[in-house]
Amino acid sequence: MSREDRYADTRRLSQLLVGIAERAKADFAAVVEPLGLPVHLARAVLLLDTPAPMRELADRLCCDRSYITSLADQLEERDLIVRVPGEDRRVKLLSLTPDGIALRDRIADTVTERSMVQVRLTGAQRKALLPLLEVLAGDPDDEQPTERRSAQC
Amino acid sequence: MSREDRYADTRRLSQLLVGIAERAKADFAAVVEPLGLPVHLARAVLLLDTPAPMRELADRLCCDRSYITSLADQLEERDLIVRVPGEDRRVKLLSLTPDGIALRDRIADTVTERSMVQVRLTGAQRKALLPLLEVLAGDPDDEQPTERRSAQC
DNA sequence: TATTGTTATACTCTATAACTATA
DNA sequence: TATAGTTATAGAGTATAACAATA
Repeated sequence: MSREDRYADTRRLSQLLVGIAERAKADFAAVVEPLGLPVHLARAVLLLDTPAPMRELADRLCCDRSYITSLADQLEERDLIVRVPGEDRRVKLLSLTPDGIALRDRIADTVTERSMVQVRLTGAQRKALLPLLEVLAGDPDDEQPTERRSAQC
Repeated sequence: MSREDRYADTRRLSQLLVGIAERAKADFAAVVEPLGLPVHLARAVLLLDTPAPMRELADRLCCDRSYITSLADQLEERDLIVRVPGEDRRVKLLSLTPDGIALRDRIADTVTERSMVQVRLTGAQRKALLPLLEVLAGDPDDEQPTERRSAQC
């Protein structure tokens, strides 16, 4: 197989991958919007499986601490979280309220139910896909050490 | 297999998919940034394989016509495109200059060479992945007719 | 001194609305 | 009347810098 042919395959696969991910993002937004929740708030809610310091959320969402402050304000206004003081008194933990937990569960269930992975693929196909995606995602611990990428941002 | 187990599989696959796509986007940005080209300009350049009306570019990039005007201005400033009048005198075609063509080829080659699909997967793995992604992406023409989604925006 | 969260502010990307010229 | 592109303007999302409290 020529270099050009391999390249064409790679391009096709890359396009599919990006298209699928964009579609997944749009589907997520479509689930979450009728609940009156902007996408970035919904993502934060899903991450708060367990109460987490704001700093940690910033790391996981790959954004600035100051932005987390504004997310937290918005989530608090909607009574989805409360700020609870951490042991280290500089730290505040974001903790889901009962309303927040209910909403998180609802979002997680709905997103999963409607996921293309769930809807379009058979069990066998899911099973075949998993190892391929794992190779593609790469073992996060065996990257070529490019000195950047200490955190995934 | 229980519903919960299927859900767990689906979530894992979805996370991998999204993670891979985000990584691909970051890699694209990393290729393009040293060339002094913002990501959205680079995407436009790649789409201009053949001269295209601004309206068509708006459709393909899923954005407003006014935004294309500003992209075109920036590309013209960098001597990567020219606006050429269309047959219908309302229309302007965006056409790559020789510099633009050279840059487009360079971007396309570099992105492909460094693509995770190219680097991490064997030929056999790429071959196995293709049909799965095609199912997942879905035949664009056999969606459940949700009346929206006439164009993919 | 370094770190957590906050505030005020500014920037980037993108859309909306009103406009011109053509059809 | 409807469409292509343009202009001016506004909004959403996010970052930067300076700051207070705590370590």
